[in-house]
Amino acid sequence: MKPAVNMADVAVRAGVSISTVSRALGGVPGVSEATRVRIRAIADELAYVVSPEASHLARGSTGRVGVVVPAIHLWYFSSVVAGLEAVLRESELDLLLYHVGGPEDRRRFFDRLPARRKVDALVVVALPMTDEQRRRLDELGVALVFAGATSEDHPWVAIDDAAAAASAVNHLVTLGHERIAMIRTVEPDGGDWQADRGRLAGFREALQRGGLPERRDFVVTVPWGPDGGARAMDRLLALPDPPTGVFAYSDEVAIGALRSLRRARVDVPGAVSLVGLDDHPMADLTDLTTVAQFPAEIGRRAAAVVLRTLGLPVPADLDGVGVDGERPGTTLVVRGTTAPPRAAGARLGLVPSTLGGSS
Amino acid sequence: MKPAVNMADVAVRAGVSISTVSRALGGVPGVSEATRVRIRAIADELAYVVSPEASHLARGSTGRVGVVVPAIHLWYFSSVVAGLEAVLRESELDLLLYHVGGPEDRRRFFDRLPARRKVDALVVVALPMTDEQRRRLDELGVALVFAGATSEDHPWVAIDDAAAAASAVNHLVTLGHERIAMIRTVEPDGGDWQADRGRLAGFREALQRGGLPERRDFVVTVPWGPDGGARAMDRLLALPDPPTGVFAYSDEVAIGALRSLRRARVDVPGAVSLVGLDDHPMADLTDLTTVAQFPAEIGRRAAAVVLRTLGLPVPADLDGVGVDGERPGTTLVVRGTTAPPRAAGARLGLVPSTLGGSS
DNA sequence: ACCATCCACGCAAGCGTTTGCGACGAGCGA
DNA sequence: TCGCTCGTCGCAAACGCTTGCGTGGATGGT
Repeated sequence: MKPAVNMADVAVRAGVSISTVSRALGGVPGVSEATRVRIRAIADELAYVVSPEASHLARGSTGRVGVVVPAIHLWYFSSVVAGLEAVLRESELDLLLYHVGGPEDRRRFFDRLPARRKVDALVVVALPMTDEQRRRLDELGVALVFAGATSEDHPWVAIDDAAAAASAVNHLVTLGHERIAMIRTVEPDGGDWQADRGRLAGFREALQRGGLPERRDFVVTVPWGPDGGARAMDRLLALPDPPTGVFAYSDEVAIGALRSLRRARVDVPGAVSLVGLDDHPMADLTDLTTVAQFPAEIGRRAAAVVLRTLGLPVPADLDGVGVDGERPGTTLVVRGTTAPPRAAGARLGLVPSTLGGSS
Repeated sequence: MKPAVNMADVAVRAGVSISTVSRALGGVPGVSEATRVRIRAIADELAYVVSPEASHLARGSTGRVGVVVPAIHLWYFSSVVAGLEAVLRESELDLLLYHVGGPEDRRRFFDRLPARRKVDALVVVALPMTDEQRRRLDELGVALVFAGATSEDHPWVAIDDAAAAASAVNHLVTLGHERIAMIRTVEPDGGDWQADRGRLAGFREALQRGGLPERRDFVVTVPWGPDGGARAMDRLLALPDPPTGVFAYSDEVAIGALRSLRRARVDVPGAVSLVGLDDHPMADLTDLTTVAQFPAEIGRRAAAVVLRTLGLPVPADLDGVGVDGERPGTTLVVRGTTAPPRAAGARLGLVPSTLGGSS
């Protein structure tokens, strides 16, 4: 089964020593160009590839980088991973994927540190962590890079959540909305979701700048996801004086909210304007106004930081990516779910029943 | 930085030889229980973990399985990967992710076989391949498992695309539709997308069983994705006698089609019924009738097959998963986009507001 | 034509584990 | 009490590659 052809075979075939083969194939100086070419040819012919295990053992590095995500199948994370993979692959680095979901997973992960000795660097994507866990990561003895979250003592790549949220909310303010709510999300099992804190801060900041009061009942917190968004919107609609503008933590939450609005036959954006954050593909499809972020780009930049940290060459188009903190931009995408509020005094407007979209 | 504590350190500390430490930690017989416990304690105390590189070098296996996907960030693939990761992790196997996108990527992948010597097994997820490429994979010298596609000479896990499609189309037939179309998808760069062929076959089969003629203009082929779906539906609507029932290759295509229908103000399901395939989260949100498949489960089973092939213990809940060909089931999920066609003779029904063909 | 340089290359010592085999002591039966 | 069998453990040889150091030959200068 296994080809079982190793460097020695190539060496014999080429009539040189193993060292020379190693140097020739490894691109290390100390071999004449002629020999190098010849050896390469023979290696090709024999379909030989160096054993990474042996090579890494001798060299001391693994050629792999670990990526830790709290969920694999969600748009944001899978996009970050895609971005990472693309640039890591160009640098011949392999990507080891770790899914660390709930708190139980996290406990296990930080307890056993399964990535130990298996990777040269670890990219941690938006994983809620305690300070102690952060410290524990240092014991991995590998380069650490955070994506989708900031860090004090490690390089990171993350959008400015506060600014992104503020730009969403400010859009509503500018349209003339005065009763603006936010749908927050929490991890059901209580992890510290950094992005949520930042977006809440941005929401508040935008309200303040707009000279609007902050109402406690206009901040509802639900579990992440469309269902959460739907429930949150139900709660908001049940208020005696519902908001006319709503900012949702993310598009997937917003879309749930949209479903509630449709079911309640509330006119969007006539009676209620809705803004999300992400620019999830679904946002385009549902004509949702949102603040776009670009997770694939976050992944690419995080990978660039990894390369730089490891002292590897960084692809030209990613050059100049900082090491201490990268802030990819976000942009407001205005679509059909936002509009100026109804004339003052108007309350919830109902849609003529036929036009109710789905259900 | 690096702890640099190896087996020798543990051995010294325990006053035994390296061999004994290896055996104790590796769970190999030949060490008294007392020594084993003592060594384990010391290893823990020293926060020692065996070097995978060295271990694998000596042992001959890598403890890793490669996963090749044509796209990382799409729902189907990321879900399969999630399923794979979950069970592989339980078995202490690491998951190496390879993205092989367009034909250029494929050429490179099969040419260089980057996974060579790096994994014990390779799971190939729905990757279009030529026969020669399939053969080339054998040269990897590792266990091969296909997911989301069948294979003649390797274990595989895949739904019965024909049956799934047939159940979707049959649903339309049963509702009384007689003019039924299908939206197919092709890879723009011409890869052999096995699922598409299967679903087309299922479509035809169901028509035949229903005694319905097959019309060439009722099979439109577009690039995968919502945009493709939208364009396909535009083409269908432009026909002199449009179909009353449409089966889309997948939910994401169907959702694009739905957008076209809405824009053209065609009543759904009044004038046109639409069925997708996948049960993508978006399907629920858009109230789309569909045939559900469960990619995470496909991933789990594929992982089980890997384990079995590798001679590793298979988790109890995945026991009994066959080795030669696994067919996870699919189920029809009826939602709001399908209904009986209008009374005979009725043509395209327009939603009250505006007239208009395709937008 | 001679000597100093430099370049190509080979030697061998690791890198950290696993594992077959041999050795040694303890426990047992006779 | 003596020998024999088991069970525990150590020795040393791989596993396949990298790399510092040393050597021989070709090269250049004079």
